[in-house]
Amino acid sequence: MRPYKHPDPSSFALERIFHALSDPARLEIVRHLAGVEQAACGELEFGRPKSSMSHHFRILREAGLVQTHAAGTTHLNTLRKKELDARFPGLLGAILKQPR
Amino acid sequence: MRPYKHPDPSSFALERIFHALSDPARLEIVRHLAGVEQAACGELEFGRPKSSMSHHFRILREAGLVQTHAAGTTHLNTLRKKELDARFPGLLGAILKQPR
DNA sequence: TCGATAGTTCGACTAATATCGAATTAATGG
DNA sequence: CCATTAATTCGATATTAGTCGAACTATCGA
Repeated sequence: MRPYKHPDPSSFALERIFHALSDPARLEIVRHLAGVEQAACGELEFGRPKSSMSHHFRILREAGLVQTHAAGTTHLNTLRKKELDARFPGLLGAILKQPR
Repeated sequence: MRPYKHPDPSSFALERIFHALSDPARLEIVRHLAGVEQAACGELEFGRPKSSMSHHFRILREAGLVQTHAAGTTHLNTLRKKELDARFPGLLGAILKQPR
């Protein structure tokens, strides 16, 4: 469990972001995080095993969508809203504005 | 080569759109179409074989991103800008505004 | 220090996806 | 009708991705 690596906004890649968002579980995570400021990994596993979720969080982190930091035994995730809006204005809004 | 099926905007799925855009070749197609009004399939194959391109066009069509209609022996593709903007305001703009 | 809790990592398995040559369909022009 | 051009479809293969149990690591509290 060494520290996570979070990409710098300058190295965000649109393809990678789109790939991250193409999975229903991950899109669900992003939508949830958008309304919540921060959330522990455990809050977001909807019946799915932890190992699967851990995988999805990694994809989201490596794409630059989510930032994770450890706080005790729980790990808190946040949407990298500001950086994403700066680099891809409108993108996040388009996703979240969307009905479902 | 029976007529293509193009999904109705009401059945556009964000996951499907993101998946379509997660491939470099397809993202390139979309970016190109954004500035061109319409283009034949052949114009967009950058060294890639036709069969690969045909595959990518199908994915783009089925996601609702691209509309194709036959005109003689060539098939013309257009970005479904209006429908996409109506259903996911800001999404297309965010993609195309992007530097690279 | 032990046990519980939160996540990660590993490995195996399965399912999707991409690639691309070859065969096929369709329209056009001569 | 035949040759050409444009693109799709088919199949085989290779790569990538998702799923999930089991083992592991780290932190906290009693």
